[in-house]
This record gives sequence, structure tokens and C-alpha cells, in this order.
Amino acid sequence: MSTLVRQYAGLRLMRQDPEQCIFSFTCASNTNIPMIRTMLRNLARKFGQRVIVDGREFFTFPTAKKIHEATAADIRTCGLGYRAKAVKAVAESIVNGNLDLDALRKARYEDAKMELLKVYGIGNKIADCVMLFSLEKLGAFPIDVWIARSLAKHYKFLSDSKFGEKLSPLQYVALSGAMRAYFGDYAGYAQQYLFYHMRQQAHRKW
DNA sequence: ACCCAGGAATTGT
DNA sequence: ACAATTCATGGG
Repeated sequence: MSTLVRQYAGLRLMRQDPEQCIFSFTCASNTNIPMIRTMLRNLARKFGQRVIVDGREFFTFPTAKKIHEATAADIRTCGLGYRAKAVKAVAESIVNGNLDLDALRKARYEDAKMELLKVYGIGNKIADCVMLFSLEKLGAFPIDVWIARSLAKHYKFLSDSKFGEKLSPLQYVALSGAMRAYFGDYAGYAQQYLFYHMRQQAHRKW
């Protein structure tokens, strides 16, 4: 067993609640992880239900209905910036039934992705994250800047046609598809190992 | 003041 | 059709 495998043996993937997952990653576009956590904390405090556990105060994650009822301005107050519009659109899709996350859990990767991409604010990367972390599509291979760097560094044979850190939608589909084919049904696990490896090499602060 | 961050929509060519 | 540009927000 290599040092790398021993060091990381024990990594697991979430099977997160799909609604919580899609709202969370909708907040994640073009920002950093500490900021995402702040947004979600603010959303819970503002739209979630207050509960007391062991004398401590918590707020549950807001329902799609509650977010749908809120104005875009109220959502923006939580620090979402331009993402507020997308969060509201996701809530709308869930409430009016256009997006049936539970049904997508049983769908094929391609079909689930196609449905997710119809929603305003959901692109390739976020759709892949939602599928990997909550819809049991373990072959999904999300590519963010860190993964793109990792692929450029460790899988140069794929970057013959110069992939930068920013991928066009066309490049994203090509690269993610290639990695899905390369790693197979559990490509998402490989993605996670790469992600955490890159994050640990950089200085982590979250 | 500039660049970056678990991107995606919009506009320009 | 593809490639630039824009979009809020805080930290380095």
C-alpha cells in the first residue's frame, strides 16, 4: 500500500439531503468555502427553524418553500450577491415541481444532469456536485479550479490541447467525460482524493 | 488597486 | 458555434 493511499484511507462520500445540497452548491459559484459557509449560516438563521438542543440554539436548513416565499432582496441580505437570483430560481423549480430531485436519484447520470442543467444557476460543475454528493451518481466528476490544476499536473496526457484553469463548457464536458471514462463507475471517489490532496498541499484554512 | 474563490449567464465575434 | 466578459462579495 502506498503512502498516499494509507494517508487518505478512510475518505467517504456524503449522501447529503438533495435539497440542502443543491441550495448549498448554488451558493458556491465563484466564491470560497468559508464564504459559502457564511452564506448558508445566514440563510439558516433567517429562513430556518430555531431549535434548542442540549440548551444550545440551532437553525435548521430552510425548506424550498420558505426560500421560495422570500424576496430576492431578503435572500441577498445573507451575503449571496448575484447568487440570490439563482437560489430563488432553484426554490421555484422545486416548489412548482419542474425539478424532482427524488426522481433524479433513480435516474441515469445523463438524464439527471440534463434536468439539472435546465435550472437557472445550475451549470456543469454544480450539477456534477449535486449528483455526486446527494443523488448517488458516484461516477460524476466535478471539475473546479483545483481539480483542473490537478489534472494539468498529474494527467498531462489529457492536456495536450492546453486546458487552463478556467474551462469553457465545451472543455468541461470533454475533460469530465474523459475522467469519467478513465476512472469508471466510482470516478467521483477519485475526484475527491484529488481534491483533498490538492487542498492539503496548499495551505488549508477551513 | 488587483487577484482569487468548489461558476454560470450574458454578450461579443 | 465558440470565446470573452460580467456578475457580488470578502480576504489576501
